Amino acid sequence: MKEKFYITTPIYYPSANFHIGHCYTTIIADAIARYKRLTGYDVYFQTGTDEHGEKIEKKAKEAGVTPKEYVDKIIENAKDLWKSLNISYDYFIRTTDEDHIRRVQKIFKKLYEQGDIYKGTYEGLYCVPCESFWTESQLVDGKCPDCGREVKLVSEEAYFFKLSKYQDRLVKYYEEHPDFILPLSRKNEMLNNFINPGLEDLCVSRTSFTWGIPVDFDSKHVVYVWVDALSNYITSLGYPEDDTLMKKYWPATLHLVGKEIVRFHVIIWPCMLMALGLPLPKQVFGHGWLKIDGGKISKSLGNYKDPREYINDYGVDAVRYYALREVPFGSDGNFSEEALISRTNSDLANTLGNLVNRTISMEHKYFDGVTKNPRVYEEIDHELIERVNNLKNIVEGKINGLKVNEAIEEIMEVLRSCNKYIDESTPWTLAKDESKKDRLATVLYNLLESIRICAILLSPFIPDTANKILEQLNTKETSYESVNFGALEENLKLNEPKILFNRIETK
RNA sequence: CGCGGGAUGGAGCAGUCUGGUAGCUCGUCGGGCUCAUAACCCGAAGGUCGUUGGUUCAAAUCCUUCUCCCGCAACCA
Repeated sequence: MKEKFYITTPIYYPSANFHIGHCYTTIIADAIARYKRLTGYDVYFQTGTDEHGEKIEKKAKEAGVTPKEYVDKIIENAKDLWKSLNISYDYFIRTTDEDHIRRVQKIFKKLYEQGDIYKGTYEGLYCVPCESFWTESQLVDGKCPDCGREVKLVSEEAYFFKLSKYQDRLVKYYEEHPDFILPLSRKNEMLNNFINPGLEDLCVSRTSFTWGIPVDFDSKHVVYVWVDALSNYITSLGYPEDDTLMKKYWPATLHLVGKEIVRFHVIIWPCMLMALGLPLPKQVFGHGWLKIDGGKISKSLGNYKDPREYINDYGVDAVRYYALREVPFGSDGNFSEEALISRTNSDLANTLGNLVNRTISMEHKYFDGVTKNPRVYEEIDHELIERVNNLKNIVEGKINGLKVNEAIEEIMEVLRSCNKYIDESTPWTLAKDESKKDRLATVLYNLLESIRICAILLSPFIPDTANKILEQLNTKETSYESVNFGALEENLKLNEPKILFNRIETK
């Protein structure tokens, strides 16, 4: 029986086409999902879109289409983007799916009937022109921080979820599961800012707009984002109608989210699950952001290109590699086209691509492309072999700690030491001496085997490139189990070397 | 005093928990090599570790003052 691994991205808000930030989250999730599949897990990887709400309603109106028409177009675009990024999701949920809508209504009703949702009055300071509610502390001189006009106290009938009721149990869960929230600093943020001051009950319905899931027992109201969007992680598994997939995959192993929505995933979502009597997710990872020139990616500033432009110009694996390699665990990282180019050239073209190319070329030049392993070892070989053999465990440890960038860096380190090994073993000199033929064959075998292992370990991150390498090696040993030095076949006829990454020339 | 994170050679980062020769990648310069994609390998230059004061035999690291940057503050990945 394979161990289960249920990983999710957030469901993104499709008010505009997706940018490199959405790609960043999704690429990380994909890399982890692929890695877990490679290492033998039964993976369920879900992404999707959160399509309701006032903003979409407004956007659609501006565009002169229905909200559904508006989001349909963006979802089509998103799915195409995920395809071009090789995102291997198992399920794409849309909150406008019939199944989801029906199930959310059932969840809402269940919570209402058991008393966890109650009807009350929402009071807030409202700026009419901006159509926004503000808290006291957000006001500037008592006026709307956006437009500077007067705000007025309005009240509307609304349903509330008893968040406060679950506060103690939530804190206890944090204490008993120290790895629930990563990185740790985010947990402190949550405790200090929201939980310790005391949780307030949460407004979970709206009457001010209609683009949402209707509350089926009170048609004036639509279900507000919390219950609608967060439930996606279980409605997609059939909850509450069918427990087959729920039994198999729930609780989620990892919710991967951006740091700005950690709060919802570690406070509201667990409390909702407790109310439903369901187990809580094992881990929530709030990753940092990709910044553009040090600032936020901003839809209103429009300071970004369609990610497809980068994919078209530099290749899908260059983009994936950059996203995975550049940003340290939990911190923000910068995105720029120059950095993307520099990273691609130095790591992918020079270190990896050139290594593969020069090694396979030599095998062809000296042995007609046929592998042999006479095992004529020298001191430096053992060092290399040991390094390569240790790599599997090192990478596994890094990925389990969600340190994807470090996992990749470890692999690059080994590739660099392969380049060094070539210089130290000087195959071109060995080739001039017939008596060193077996030594030469051994050196090349060691290199090809190191490359094969690195390619397999890189396959979750840059799948196309890994495949190209394994194809050039013409090996059948591509499984995770084969990641043991010496598994590469002998008398294997390699395919012709092909350039993996062209160096990107900048003007 | 709202909360949290950050400031380390030209760029991006590690090191700080547990004090002891400041490290890595990129860039620059010099050398080597010729299997390879002007690539690869070796070497060098370049840092008073944001600021103030303190603890200590010894501080990037611990305590303290201040400055600046970023994020959060009830749905921006």
